Amino acid sequence: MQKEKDITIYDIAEKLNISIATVSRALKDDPVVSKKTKKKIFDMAEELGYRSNHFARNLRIQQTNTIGVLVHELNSNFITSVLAGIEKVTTEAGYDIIIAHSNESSLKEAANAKNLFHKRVDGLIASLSFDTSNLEHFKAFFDKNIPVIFFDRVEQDSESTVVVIDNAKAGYQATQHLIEQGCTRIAHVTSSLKRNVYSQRFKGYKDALYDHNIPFDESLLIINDLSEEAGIEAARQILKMKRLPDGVFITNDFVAAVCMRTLKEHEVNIPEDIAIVGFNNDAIGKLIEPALTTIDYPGQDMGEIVATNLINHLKGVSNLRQTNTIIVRSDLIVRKSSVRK
Amino acid sequence: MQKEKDITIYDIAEKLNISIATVSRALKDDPVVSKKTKKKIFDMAEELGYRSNHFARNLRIQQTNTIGVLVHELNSNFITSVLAGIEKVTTEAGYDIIIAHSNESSLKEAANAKNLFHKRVDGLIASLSFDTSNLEHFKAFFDKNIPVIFFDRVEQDSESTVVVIDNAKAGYQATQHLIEQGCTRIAHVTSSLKRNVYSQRFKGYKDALYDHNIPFDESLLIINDLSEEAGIEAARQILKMKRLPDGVFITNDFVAAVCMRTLKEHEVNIPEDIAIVGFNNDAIGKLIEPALTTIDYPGQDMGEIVATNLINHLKGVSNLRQTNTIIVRSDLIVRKSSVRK
DNA sequence: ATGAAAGCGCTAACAG
DNA sequence: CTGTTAGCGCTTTCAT
Repeated sequence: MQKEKDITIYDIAEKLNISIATVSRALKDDPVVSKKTKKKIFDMAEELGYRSNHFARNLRIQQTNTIGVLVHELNSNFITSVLAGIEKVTTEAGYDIIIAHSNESSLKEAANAKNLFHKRVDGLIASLSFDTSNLEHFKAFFDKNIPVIFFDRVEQDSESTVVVIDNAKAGYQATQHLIEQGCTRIAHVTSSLKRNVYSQRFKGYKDALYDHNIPFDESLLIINDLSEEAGIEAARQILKMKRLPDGVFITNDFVAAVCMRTLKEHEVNIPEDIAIVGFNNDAIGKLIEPALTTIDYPGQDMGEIVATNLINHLKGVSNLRQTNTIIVRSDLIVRKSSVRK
Repeated sequence: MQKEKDITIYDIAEKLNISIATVSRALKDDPVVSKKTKKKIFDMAEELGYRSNHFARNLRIQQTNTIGVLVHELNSNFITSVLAGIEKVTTEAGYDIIIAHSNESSLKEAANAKNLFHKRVDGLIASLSFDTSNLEHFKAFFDKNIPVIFFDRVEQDSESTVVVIDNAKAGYQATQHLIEQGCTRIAHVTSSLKRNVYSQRFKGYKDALYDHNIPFDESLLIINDLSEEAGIEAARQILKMKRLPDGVFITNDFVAAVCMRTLKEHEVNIPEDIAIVGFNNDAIGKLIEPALTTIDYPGQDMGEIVATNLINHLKGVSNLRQTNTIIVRSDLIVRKSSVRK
C-alpha cells in the first residue's frame, strides 16, 4: 500500500538548481521563461515522472475548471447523446466534467448536488429526477453565484436558464398525427404531471384534441412511472376500458414498447386496432414490431447548447441571466405503429 | 461572476474567539472536543454557510477518498447495474466515485485514465474499451502502486486483479443449447477476438461444437463491431451463405436484435429456420419478437464484488495481489428465439 | 529572465 | 480539552 513519494516542483527545482517559481512558470509554458531553461525543466519533469498537483493548484487559484453534470439516469440514448454533446464542448474549452446520476431519486439528486458543490465545480448542468419538486438543493449554488443550467427536465417557473424542447408542441404533433390517422378516442400514458416535460406534453395532447373537436376524456389519462411494470399496467388499464381507445400517445419509448407487447399478447392489432406514438426516439423503437412512431429529441445538440452557454457565461462572454429559456427543435418520426392510411 | 468570499475555519474561529485547531477538530466530530464548544462551532458553521475545502484537505492528507470508474460505454443495462453495485459499496464505505466513459475509444480511455490519475483517485475500477490492446495507459497507476481492478472487459494475461464471468462456459452453454434444439450448422456473430470476452466466448462455441462432433466451419464466423450497422451486415452475410445456418450465437443482445429484424425482413422464420441466442440480457431482449434467448450477467453483483475488493485492499484488510481472478456466475435464459422443441 | 516569499485552507504533531 | 505551528504543492506579486 505504501505509495512512492510524489515528485513536486521542488524536486525539479532542486535537481536543476533553479527556483520553484521558474519551474512553475515553465510548466505552464509562460513565455517569460527562456526556451533553454524551459526545455531543461520539461525534460527533468519527464524524467522524474512529475505530475502536477491539482489540489495545490486549485487551492491556490480558487477554481477547478470543472463542470458538474447531474442527470436522472444513464441508460438512455437521449442522455448519452446529451453527454456526448456536453463532452465535446467542454473538452474543447478545456474543462473537465464530473458526471453524477440520481437514478430518478430526488434524495440522491440532492446528495449529488451537495457533493458537486463541495467538489467546487465552476458550474452545473442538471436534468431533474422524476420526483424532484423544488430547487431547494441547488440553493447553495445560487447563493454562491455558481451558474446552473437545467435541460430537459426542468422546474418551470424557476429563474434559472433552461434548455428544453417545445414539449407542448411535440405533444400536439403526436396527438394530431393520431387524429390524422383517423383516431378519435386517444388515450394518453404519461408520468407525473408535476414534471414539466409531462405536463407540457399533456397540454399539447389536450390542445390537439380541442382543436379537432374531440372532447378530453379523463378516463383515458393514465399516469405512472417509467418502469416496465408501468408499461404492463398501462396496457391492462387500456384493455379494461369499456370501449377500447383507437390511439395511444405514450410519453416514453420504453414504456410504449412494453405496453405494445402486452397489448399484442391480448390480440390487439397495432396499428389497426390501436395506433401508438411514443416519445424519445430510443434505439428500441426501430427493433420492435411494428416499429414505433415517436418524437425525436436532438440530444447531442441539446448537450452542446447547454455546455456552450454555461462556458460562455463562465468566461464572461455572455450572461446567463439574459437568456432564460432556450428551445431546441424536435421532430415527429412516423413509423408503422401509427400508420393506418 | 464575482463569487462571495468563502467561509473558512478561520472565520468561524475568529467569530467564536477560539483556535482553528478546535474548529477543525469539532468539524470532523473529534471526541476530544467538548460537546458545548462543538455545538457552538456547528451552529456558527451553519449560520455562516461554511463548506469545507476539499482541496486544502486533500492537499494536506494526501488522499482523496475517491475511486475512479472507467467504463467503455454508459447506455447498457449491464453497465448501469455494475455502476449501481459499485455505488452501493463505495457509498457505504464513504468513498466518492468519479465515472468516466471512453465511448469504446482507447484514445479516450487513455485520456480518461490520465485525468483520473491527475485527480489522484485512491483506486481505479475499469472495463476496457473495444479496441484497447494493452495496458500502457495504466502504467502510471501501477508505478505509483495505485490499485486497479478490471472487470468484464479485461486484458487476459495481465498481472492485475480481474472480475469476470466464465465467458468460455457461457459461450459453451449458449452453443450447446442451440445444439440441443437440433441445430447443426451454427453461425457465430461476435466482435474483435483480441478482447477477452469475445475470444473466450468463441472458445466456448468451438468447444461445444467439438464435443458434439460438429466440425468448426470458419465461414460461419462473423466478426464486426457492436453497431446497428454490424447487426444488419451480419444478417446480410448470413443470408448470402450458400447453405443457411440453422442457429446463430450472437455475443451482444443489441446486435442480435438488429440482426433478427433484418433476417425477418427477408422472410426467415425465427426460431424455425434459424434459432438465435444473444448475450447480456438487455431490456431489449424481452421486447422484440420472438423474445431473445440470452446469457444473463449479474451486473450489480459484479459491481459490488469489484468495489468491495478494491476497498478492502485500500483499507489494508486484504491484499489484491493475492486474488488474481474472480469469477462471477452467469446463466442461460431461454426464451422463444431459440426454442424449437 | 529568474528568485524570494507570502498565502490558498486544512490537518496533525506537540505543548500546554 | 484547547492552542500554536509547521507544512501539503502551487501560483503570483514584487524584487532583482
